[in-house]
Amino acid sequence: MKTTSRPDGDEIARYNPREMEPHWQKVWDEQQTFVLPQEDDGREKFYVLEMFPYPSGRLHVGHVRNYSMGDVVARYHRARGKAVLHPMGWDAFGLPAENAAMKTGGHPRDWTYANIEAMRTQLQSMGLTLDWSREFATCDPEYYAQQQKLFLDFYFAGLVTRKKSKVNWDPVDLTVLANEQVIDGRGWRSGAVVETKELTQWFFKITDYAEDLLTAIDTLDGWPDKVRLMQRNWIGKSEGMLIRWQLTEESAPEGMTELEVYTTRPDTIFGASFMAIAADHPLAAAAAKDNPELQAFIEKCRRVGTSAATLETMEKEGMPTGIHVKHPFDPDWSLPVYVANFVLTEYGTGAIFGCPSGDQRDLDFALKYDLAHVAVVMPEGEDATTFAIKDESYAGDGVMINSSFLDGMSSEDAFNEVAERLGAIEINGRPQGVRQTNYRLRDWGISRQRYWGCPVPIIHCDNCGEVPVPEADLPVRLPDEVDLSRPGNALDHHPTWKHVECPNCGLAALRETDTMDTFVDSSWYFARFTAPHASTPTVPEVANSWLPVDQYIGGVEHAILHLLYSRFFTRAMHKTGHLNLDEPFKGMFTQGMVTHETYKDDEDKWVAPTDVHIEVKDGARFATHIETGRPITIGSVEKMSKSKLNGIDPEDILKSHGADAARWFVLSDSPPERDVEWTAAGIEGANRFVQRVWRLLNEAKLLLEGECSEHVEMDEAALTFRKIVHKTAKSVGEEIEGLKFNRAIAQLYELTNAMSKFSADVGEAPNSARRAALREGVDVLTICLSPFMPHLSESIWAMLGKDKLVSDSLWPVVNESLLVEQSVVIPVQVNGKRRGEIIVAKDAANSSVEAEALSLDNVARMLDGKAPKKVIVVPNRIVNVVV
RNA sequence: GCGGGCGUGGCGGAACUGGUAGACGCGCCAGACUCAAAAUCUGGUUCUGGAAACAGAGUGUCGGUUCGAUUCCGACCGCCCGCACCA
Repeated sequence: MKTTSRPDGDEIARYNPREMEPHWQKVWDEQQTFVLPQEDDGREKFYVLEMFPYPSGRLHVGHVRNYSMGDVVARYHRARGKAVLHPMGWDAFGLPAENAAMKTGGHPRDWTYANIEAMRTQLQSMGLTLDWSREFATCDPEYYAQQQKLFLDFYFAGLVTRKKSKVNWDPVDLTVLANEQVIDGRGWRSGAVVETKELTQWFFKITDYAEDLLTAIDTLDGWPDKVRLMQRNWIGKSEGMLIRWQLTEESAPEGMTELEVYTTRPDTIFGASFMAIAADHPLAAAAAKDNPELQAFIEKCRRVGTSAATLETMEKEGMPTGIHVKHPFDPDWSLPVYVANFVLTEYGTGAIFGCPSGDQRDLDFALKYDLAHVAVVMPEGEDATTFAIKDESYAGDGVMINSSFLDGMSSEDAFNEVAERLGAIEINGRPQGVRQTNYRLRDWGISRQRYWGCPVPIIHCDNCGEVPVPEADLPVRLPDEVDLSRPGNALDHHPTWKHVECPNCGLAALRETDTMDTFVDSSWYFARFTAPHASTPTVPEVANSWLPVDQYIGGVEHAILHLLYSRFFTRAMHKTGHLNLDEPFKGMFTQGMVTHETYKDDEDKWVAPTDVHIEVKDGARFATHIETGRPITIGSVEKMSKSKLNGIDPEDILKSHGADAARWFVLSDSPPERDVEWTAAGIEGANRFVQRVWRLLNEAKLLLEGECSEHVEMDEAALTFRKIVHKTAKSVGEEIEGLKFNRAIAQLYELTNAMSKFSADVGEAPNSARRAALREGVDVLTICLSPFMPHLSESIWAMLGKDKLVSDSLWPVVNESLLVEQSVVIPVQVNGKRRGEIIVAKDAANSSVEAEALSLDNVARMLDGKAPKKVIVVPNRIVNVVV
């Protein structure tokens, strides 16, 4: 059937998103469609949140994907009759604003707010269901004032502490560097060799909650397993022992008598061959006093930086200190103490005993420095007389060997035996060894020596010490005038800002010049959205009525830190009376990245996709530069990045193809948790579908002019179509609830295909039963499409003559009786290989199914007259004949 | 280094709790419409052999469990992400 023109000969006008999308956005805005009523109207509440963006100034395709997902969820739950909270704000403090200000001479605030304006406009053009009346930026004084209140409440609750920690220090720019700003051991801007420096810093005592944060992970069943596992590993609980090793008298530096180590494997104590301490361990400093060579080595270790990844991937090196320790179970056995660059100061005691046979790193170290490596744990089933460790360690459990009184025990028994014996030995008035539970998790250092962040509301007074800023004096505002051109901390060298009177004694005092980590800002914004303009951090009864967030969506890169900090913050806010729950996010979803092909020209320089022309010849793709016509090499598909120029600007897409096509495309094909590759063909395909649906439903409308009957069952074609319609309504809803957007979209394609065919049937024989089925299908398709393509759906809804918005319409009611099938198609296998299929009544008796299967020509031929060895019948599923 | 993930046609992917591998989309091929093209519509499309019926192979590699494995187990290979001051 021809479907491109109307019966009266007029072409159906193409759908024009450039015209219709702004129109519907205006209608939603005017009708305040997505603004939540102030009063609780009794509807079930649902809180959808996407991680708020950093206002870089331009929307990224990753944002488009993230917010499209959230919006589908939000629109779906609205259609389910719920009151949906779907807010948006800006994670607006942070380094890029300062960097931009330094580069251009402007002010971080101006740069940030201008970016927010630009990005809000871009976001609004996506047609999201956001309630903009709740918008805020974390750099708004109204927001950070509340954050300072929270800081002080945490302070009074004993959740804040001040202690020393190490930072990367740039001696030229006089600034602390982030790990990503340290490139090959040098500062990114100055190029100076980076030093490790100790600073006194503010910390939140997240370790107080280590055990609770760990055990509560079990309750987070709306989170991806991989995120839960990553959090568990990050907290890193281990059961081990603290063991104190006595220094030999002749080697001990003055005033020192012992070395305390933490180990999770006390059972391997007889396999110890050396002790390793971190470069800044006190014993290392003492040993280096008269040892310039060791001093130089310690210096070298200090220059590596603070990044764990760097520390652990670099060449493992050590140097003997000349100090020796005595083995606890053999006074004649002494072991050398090394300074080693792979021992982390901040974990355990900053010292370990090396057991080369049980740890690959220790073994590599022992082989390098020619130290002993005796096997002490043997896997079950090996022979003790021949088992040895050569260049591969064995870290598993097993049977103890070469271990004196532990020989023959299991690792677990040996652990207990050592714990018991060392617990019974007293040195310096304390047991030599005690059991200790350790966590890898460290306290959260929140101090930043930067201007563009939330000031820590503390005053330092020579008389009174640390004085919290009184609540009446909050917020501690950032000074408007700032000189970022000088090296160092701009707040610290501001001429007046830090000089204040002590609120306690009135004498001259100094403000804290540290500002807070931007992770603090993002650790409670989800709670603030529930009462964004309140004069307290939260309005507890309102916050408690909305929280936890029902569905949180964001990048997997935040799977550990941001989520863990938010979980801590929620507990701390519970303790200080701002909330009455512990877990902020009931449902969590981590989306994949958006990737794109990379291109390089004949000079090996990166080329942006917009400058590349691609042609297909004989199935192969060739690329040339649009301007120069020179050849381009098509490279691998990678995460969009500035350096590789393979990013796509969503604004171009939104302007050319429209928001609906962009939303549809980023959600089709790839499962949302996986990476999606942006392709020109993909967005064009989405665009075609927009046009196809518009055309199809316009034609359908013409077919619907006439009488409709409710007696759809009278007509075979109508009934078949109705079944598909109801099946789609049901499964699209289920797929959205499970966040399987790609599968929902596949279902919608199938319904569209079915409707094309059925429209032809209606055109040929337009009886009233068919018209009724088509009318129902048209409504269902439009509503089911509306979470994905809201503008198009509104346009169709209006074209159909509906009197309200599709955004205010309810999800179709599924007629379950239409979903029950009377017969099933069952594949028949012979020896696990499909040889045919049979159609049988649903829930038919196994014996009749078996008989039916065996009578198939194909099966009979394979049997060759013999009886089958076995026939497996899985009801309604499969038959397998074993020959 | 440690931790986490991923691997299925030409491409993106689907396959619920171990039960028809390749839904749906893109691309490609053929046909219809057209003077022609675009757009649109219809049909086909895992690979090999065959006109077809059909047969064989097939979910990164090797091995195991099972009547039956993309799915479970073991070993390996490749790619990607996080590692505490980027957000």
